[in-house]
Amino acid sequence: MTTRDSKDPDLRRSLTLLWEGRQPGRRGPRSRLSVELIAQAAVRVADADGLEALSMQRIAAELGYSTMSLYNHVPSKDLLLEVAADVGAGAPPDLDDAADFREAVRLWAGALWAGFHRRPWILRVPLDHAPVGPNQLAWLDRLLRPLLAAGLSGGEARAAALHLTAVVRGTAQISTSMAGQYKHDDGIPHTDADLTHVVADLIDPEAYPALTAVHAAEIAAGPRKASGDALPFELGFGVDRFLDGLETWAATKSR
Amino acid sequence: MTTRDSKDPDLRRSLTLLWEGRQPGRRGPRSRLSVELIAQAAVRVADADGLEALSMQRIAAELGYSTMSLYNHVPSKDLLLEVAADVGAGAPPDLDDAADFREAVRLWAGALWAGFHRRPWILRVPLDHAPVGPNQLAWLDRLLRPLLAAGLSGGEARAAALHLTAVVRGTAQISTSMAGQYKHDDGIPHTDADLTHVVADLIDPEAYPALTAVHAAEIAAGPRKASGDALPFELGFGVDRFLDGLETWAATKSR
DNA sequence: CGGAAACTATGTACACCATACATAGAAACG
DNA sequence: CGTTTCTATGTATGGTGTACATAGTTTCCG
Repeated sequence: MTTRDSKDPDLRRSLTLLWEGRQPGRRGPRSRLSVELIAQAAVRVADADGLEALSMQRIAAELGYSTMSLYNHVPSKDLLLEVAADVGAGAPPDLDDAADFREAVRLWAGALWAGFHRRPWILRVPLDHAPVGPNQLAWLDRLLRPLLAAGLSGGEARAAALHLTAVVRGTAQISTSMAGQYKHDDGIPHTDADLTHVVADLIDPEAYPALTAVHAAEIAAGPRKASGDALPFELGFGVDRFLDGLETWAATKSR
Repeated sequence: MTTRDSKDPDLRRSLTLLWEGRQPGRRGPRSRLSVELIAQAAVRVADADGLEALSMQRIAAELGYSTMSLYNHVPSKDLLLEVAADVGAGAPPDLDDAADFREAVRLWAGALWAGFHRRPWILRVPLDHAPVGPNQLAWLDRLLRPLLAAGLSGGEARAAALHLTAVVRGTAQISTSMAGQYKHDDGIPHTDADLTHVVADLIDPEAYPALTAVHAAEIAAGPRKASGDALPFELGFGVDRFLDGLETWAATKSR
């Protein structure tokens, strides 16, 4: 018990803000504002104009309150961002209809990918610690179920879930196909193919031999055909190889 | 040619800033400042006090110049951040001594992981497009070599490289073991185990069954022993499974 | 029922930020 | 030598997060 009281105060504040509903038996005037309302307004602003437009004043204006009112419910902008990211993540998909664990994981990854596509600003919210919000944990829980069912141990499932989360997150961040989304209006969205050409012109083949070869092959092959799949090739190939590896691992373990 | 001139101007500016040395035959007084000097100063500041301390005024002070002098060499802070991130990444490791492609990839991942460990602020630099800096491309090139040697096609190698980059990047971002690094001074660094306990107390076992089970198993197992490996378990397990998958893929392809 | 306490929303103020713009001076060209 | 051109600087503007003091309202306690 004593150990639990010595926790990082920042984390504590995050947790209470993310989880704790305010108990209603308080003294002063009932607050018309709330963390939820503020977070929802923040999501609305970020959806509309991106994360760099998300200022306290903008949120307050959105709600019709003064800027400083927000600070009665939210200790800082950083914490608010954390809450907004959790709210913006929404509920995870239901994977119970998936035929096997592979399909479940692919569905999950596709949903997360789509979510980052719809709200690219979530990728810009700085992470200060592992996710502890209700929705973020729900996403994690939904992913852990098929992994555990596939025969992984607790630690392995956790590592695999971290791996998959990181892959989707990182790929979404890096992927140029999303660049047009989180670039406000001062830039034309550029595609992967554009970048390939530009870079190919730039680099020295002797210093970057592998990169040159890959680019040459890519240019020769022409633009990649869009698949009807939920996962684009750049993400799907890696996820599939990873699932292959997990499967053989689980198989050799159970044998 | 005409197509290449219609590129995103933002990307162009990034590229010239990242690659182009200034040609010296100009009219006015020789500039004592340069993009390189500024970027190096930015790296120094970020190393010392984190990304949120990195202001133009701070960099100028570091160099002993006025704030606005920087804008003679750098069009905006965003672009400067991009250059600083590339400079901060440094040169990739040499993988020629690796016994096989697995070891090469693991070495690469370990080096990148260590790099993010040493300069956690790089993870906070917003990504506006796929990496095009000299160092970032060098890292990519170094990774592509063993992947191509393992028998992957150009597109597959590219996807695999993206996967691995995303994994290391994302895991480094999420991993709580790094939290103490990029939290300045208002928070005690918290460990993974701490978080597990806190979260375990918080969540409803019925709403989060898999998560509850995993946490219970983890608490029962006690703290994870540190391995002498370059990769921590949370990252290494996933990378190994992925490499397994790549290997079988390459094997079935060549057969 | 009436004071007192507690809480909300607000207004003001401050330090800091990126950067647009004008200016002064120095170097190199014609 | 004069003109052009570029560097470094100073000033100024509109923005930011948030500390702090204040006014007003609601609930509790005596």
